[in-house]
Amino acid sequence: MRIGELAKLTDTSTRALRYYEDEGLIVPGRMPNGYRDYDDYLVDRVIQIRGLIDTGLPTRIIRQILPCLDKPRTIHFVDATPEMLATLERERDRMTERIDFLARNRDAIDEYLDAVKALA
DNA sequence: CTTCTGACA
DNA sequence: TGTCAGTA
Repeated sequence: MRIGELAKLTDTSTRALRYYEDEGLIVPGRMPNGYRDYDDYLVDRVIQIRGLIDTGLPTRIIRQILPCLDKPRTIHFVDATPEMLATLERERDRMTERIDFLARNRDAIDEYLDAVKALA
């Protein structure tokens, strides 16, 4: 599929899609007319990349750990270097911190909402 | 009409 | 990241 369709399917701008390519996160093919050609499996991959970015992960890290996340059950355990495991653990912990941070703000908003509703 | 690359009053 | 230009 062309970039426009993938953009719609993943709710991503074509600008971002080309950016991900520059960062080495995805590798689309090329059609005879020069247009980028994306395989269907890239829909899920782009969605996952967006999730990782929302998490706050820099594209450099995503590029490094994406192959592991692709198929955790296959031969990737073999080439799992200690450095890789270290970054994965570090990023997992950062995610946990972020989740806690988000949870606090959610609770604060929740309390505010309850207070307002109590008056109304 | 859609996409491409490069660039930023 | 948006967006405009000038093409293919």
